[in-house]
Amino acid sequence: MLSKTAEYALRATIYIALKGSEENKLGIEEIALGIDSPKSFTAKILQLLTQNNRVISSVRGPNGGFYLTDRARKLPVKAILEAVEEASVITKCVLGLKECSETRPCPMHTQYKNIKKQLKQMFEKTSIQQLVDEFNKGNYFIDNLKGVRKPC
Amino acid sequence: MLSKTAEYALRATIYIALKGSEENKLGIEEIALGIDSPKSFTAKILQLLTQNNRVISSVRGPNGGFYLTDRARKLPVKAILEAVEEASVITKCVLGLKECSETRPCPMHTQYKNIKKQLKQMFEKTSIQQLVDEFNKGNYFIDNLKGVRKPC
DNA sequence: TTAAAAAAAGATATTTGTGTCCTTTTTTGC
DNA sequence: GCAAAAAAGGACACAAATATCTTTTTTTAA
Ligand code: FES
Ligand code: FES
Repeated sequence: MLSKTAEYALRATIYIALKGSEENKLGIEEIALGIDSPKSFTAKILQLLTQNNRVISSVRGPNGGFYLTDRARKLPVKAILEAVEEASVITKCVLGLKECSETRPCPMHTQYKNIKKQLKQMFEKTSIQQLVDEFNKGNYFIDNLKGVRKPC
Repeated sequence: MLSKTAEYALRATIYIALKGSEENKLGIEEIALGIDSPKSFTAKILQLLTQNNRVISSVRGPNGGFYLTDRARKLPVKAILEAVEEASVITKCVLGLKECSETRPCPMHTQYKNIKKQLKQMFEKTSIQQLVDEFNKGNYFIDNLKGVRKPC
């Protein structure tokens, strides 16, 4: 469905929105640990997301790091996909035709268009903050289980 | 959503089911032309689909080519994805966590699971023949518009 | 039985995605 | 100012996906 790049972009952004703020910026080390992703690769992805402060804001130097502004928190999840150039997932033909259209539909179009519509809705109508809120309801995760957990 | 490999696999299989039969097998040249795909690469993909006659049947030599048995026509579209090892699209976590589960859900899980369910339905409940039937209703396409069409 | 046709198989090339590492720039606090 | 911290940027490495080309095997029909 999505590339590793997009997956890390989504997880990293959620993590930063979740744990960071302008007063408490997060470093790449912590972010990569928090979402189980390769550190340097994630750094590269965050560069894409910080271009023009589109989604993520960053400050260099001591006490620097990444955070999300209130404006950014209101952005749709789609904004993250756009930053990594993968928003086309919500417009493409499932069979890979150059165009997905009603006037020149593929044999799966009728079925797939409903799914695509919901995908579109999900990415366009859900804000980053909504995902944070969802997470904060408890028992949600953005990392992988690592090692063995001690029984309580 | 899907790789080029999967897209070509789907289009090629539909094309063969559509235009071919045991009496009229199709050559790779025609297939690639019919679905707008690179010939040699498509040949490789058809090799995956013909392993053990899983989805596509083939015969070498003069008058040889590709076709679908009646059994194969009844297979779900998912069988094509399985042949190219891409059926995981209907089970994976949208944020790329190792497991998608109710017990360890990501913040998009609640929304995405409905979409995933429909994707699963589409690929599992739709047979190859159903796509052929859909196509045969008319005004469906499996190739790209090429060149300029003369006005009528 | 041989030549031709066609897919299968193998080898290789190219591009893209994923990932790491090193250097540079910016920022801060002393 | 200076040293340290942190992101930004650049260069490189490796793997996977995409694509092409050549050789081999199978099959048919003349
Ligand atoms: S044309 Fe294929 S999904 Fe719309
Ligand atoms: S856990 Fe992420 S989609 Fe189910």
